[in-house]
Amino acid sequence: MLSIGRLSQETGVKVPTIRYYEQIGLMPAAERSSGNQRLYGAAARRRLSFIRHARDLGFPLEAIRDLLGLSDQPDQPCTAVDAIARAQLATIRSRIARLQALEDELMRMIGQCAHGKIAECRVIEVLGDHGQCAHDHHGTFDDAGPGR
Amino acid sequence: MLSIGRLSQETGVKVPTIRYYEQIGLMPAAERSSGNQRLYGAAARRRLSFIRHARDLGFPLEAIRDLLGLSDQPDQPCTAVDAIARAQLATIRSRIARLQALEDELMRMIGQCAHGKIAECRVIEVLGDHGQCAHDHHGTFDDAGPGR
DNA sequence: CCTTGCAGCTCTAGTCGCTAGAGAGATTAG
DNA sequence: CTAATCTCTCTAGCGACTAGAGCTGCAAGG
Ligand SMILES: [Zn+2]
Ligand SMILES: [Zn+2]
Ligand SMILES: [Zn+2]
Ligand SMILES: [Zn+2]
Repeated sequence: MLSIGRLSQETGVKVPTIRYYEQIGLMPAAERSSGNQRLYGAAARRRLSFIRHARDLGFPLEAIRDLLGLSDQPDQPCTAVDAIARAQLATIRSRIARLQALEDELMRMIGQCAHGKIAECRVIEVLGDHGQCAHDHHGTFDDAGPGR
Repeated sequence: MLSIGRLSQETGVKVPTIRYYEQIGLMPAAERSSGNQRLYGAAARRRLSFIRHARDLGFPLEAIRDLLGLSDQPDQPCTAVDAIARAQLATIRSRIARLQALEDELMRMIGQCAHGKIAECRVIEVLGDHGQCAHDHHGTFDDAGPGR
């Protein structure tokens, strides 16, 4: 049996994160030692590794919850599993597309700046007027911020 | 002078978001009508449009705050402005790179699945074991989630 | 003049996936 | 035994909003 710290080392999931997963019911309540410390066996280790890997691939926790539930029904067809994965792929692709539009626009802005005074800076100018942009990069769907 | 609702329509920024920007000091405290309702002039409109456009390009609010501060000093060289824009470009590019690795891995997973029972599903299998992956897509730096 | 109904006001809490810290108790190495 | 490290619970904070409760303002119709 592993302590939470060892489990953390072995899976690469930080200790408070493991406790958080337990709190939201993504990990089952751990067994406890006589001194009330969490103890984990092989099953918990596998489950946490699965979660970690799915998180690394960008799946949201809710999707992971569903995937874990499905993987407990090994005789069902994997349609639902594959649907979740394809949805995740679609999300990733739409993010990439959006980010590439932003990349383009930023490059243009920066490339056009003559590096003089702020009064003539292309960056400030373009930011003040979307009409100067090449694409319609408006954020209809997610642009995303830092994760882990 | 515009009401908050009209300003919202004209700039595409939602009403609660405008109030939020005021609260965090990104927009100055608006003038008020006799009945305590916010009123906005042309300057506020320009400022909010700038913010909206910068947000659409993925700049974090703190960066936008800096950009707005800089644009009030038109005689300074635009070095700092350009640095912020380049930093943003770098962020975007690292996100794209990461997402492309994820896209690859997801495509592989989905493509290899024979669509049988969950017990044999490649998706579940690969999620359970990063060793089956082609790349080291581990999340050292941001993977991102939904934005607006 | 009065009602109706939308728009606006403030304030609080929730979202996602953690992260950081306080202040206490458990365990382990020397 | 002591000191160092781990672990415990609990709360609060991040970014950038979003949703809702429970008020008030204001314009148009009858
Ligand atoms: Zn410039
Ligand atoms: Zn634009
Ligand atoms: Zn499958
Ligand atoms: Zn992997």
